[in-house]
Amino acid sequence: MNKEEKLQKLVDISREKGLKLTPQRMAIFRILSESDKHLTADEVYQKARKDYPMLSAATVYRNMEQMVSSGLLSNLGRSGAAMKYDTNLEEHHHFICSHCGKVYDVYLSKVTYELDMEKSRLGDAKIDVSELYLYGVCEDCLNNYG
Amino acid sequence: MNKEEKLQKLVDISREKGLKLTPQRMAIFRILSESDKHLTADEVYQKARKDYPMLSAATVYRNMEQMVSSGLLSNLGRSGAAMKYDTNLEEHHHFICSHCGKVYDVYLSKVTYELDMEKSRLGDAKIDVSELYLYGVCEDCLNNYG
DNA sequence: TATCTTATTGCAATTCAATATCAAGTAAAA
DNA sequence: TTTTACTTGATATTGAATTGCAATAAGATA
Ligand SMILES: [Zn+2]
Ligand SMILES: [Zn+2]
Ligand SMILES: [Zn+2]
Ligand SMILES: [Zn+2]
Repeated sequence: MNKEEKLQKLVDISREKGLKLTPQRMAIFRILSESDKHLTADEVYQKARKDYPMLSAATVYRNMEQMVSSGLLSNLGRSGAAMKYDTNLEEHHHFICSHCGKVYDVYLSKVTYELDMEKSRLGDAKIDVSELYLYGVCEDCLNNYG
Repeated sequence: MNKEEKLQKLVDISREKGLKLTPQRMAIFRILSESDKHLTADEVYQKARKDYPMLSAATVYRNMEQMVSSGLLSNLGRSGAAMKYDTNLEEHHHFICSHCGKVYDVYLSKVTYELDMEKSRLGDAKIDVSELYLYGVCEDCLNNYG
């Protein structure tokens, strides 16, 4: 899905939900769809401010959360760090470098596991989704710090 | 590992690392080792305050983080929620109820997956650990809210 | 185009978890 | 008992995110 298609989706969903397409909202989404990284609300805010000096941080936070609810963004949160957002809606998982903290998208297939029902006291819980996080040291850090 | 063994480990590791066994530290650890739930620093603080009215919250935060570094506690953080701690050091994963937010320990074996090296731009990254989170609706919520 | 409705914005104040600072206190070794 | 390094409590501060509200403006309607 390229930038134009993503932007069209923003337009469609906004119409569908009776949301208004403000310049602020479009700037925020454009920044995210033009980046291939996972950005925090503050990073988006800092970038958007260059074009919109009077933009409020609250607007950025509000919009990005709303875009997640609308299915326009996926998000990835870890405690201690700010929530990260991106427009990559493909099913994917994440690799997190323990050294530099950078997050990499990884594409995993055939994720399987066996659940020990005896030890796990889940009863009849309904399991919907599983998220797998890989931790390690990224290539950059391996090269630079051994 | 029962309570006594856990407490002995606290004593051993403290000696080993030149840490002092203060009453506050022992109270904090005792509360955690007597609970079978994942507690937040504030929950531990509230419980400990009943016996130690002049205990400071900072002491609880400090100690619990220190216990993680010392290998006495495991912790589980999700953005937006306070860090949760417990004395369960067995290798385990977590099930999180999307409805009530409660966290359940689950024991998984044979966790496997296939990594798409083409799409995942990890290069020669060294992968150490994988953490699997299961999401769904817990038994309690299923019973109470359909 | 002018008007209306209501989503949205900007701002400031606020929440909440967590951390930093530092003087005073104390566990444990010598 | 003395010494010393680790800890504590109180308070201030940080950082991320949220909230309340009056003012604004997008998009529908006439
Ligand atoms: Zn790295
Ligand atoms: Zn991602
Ligand atoms: Zn539940
Ligand atoms: Zn656990």
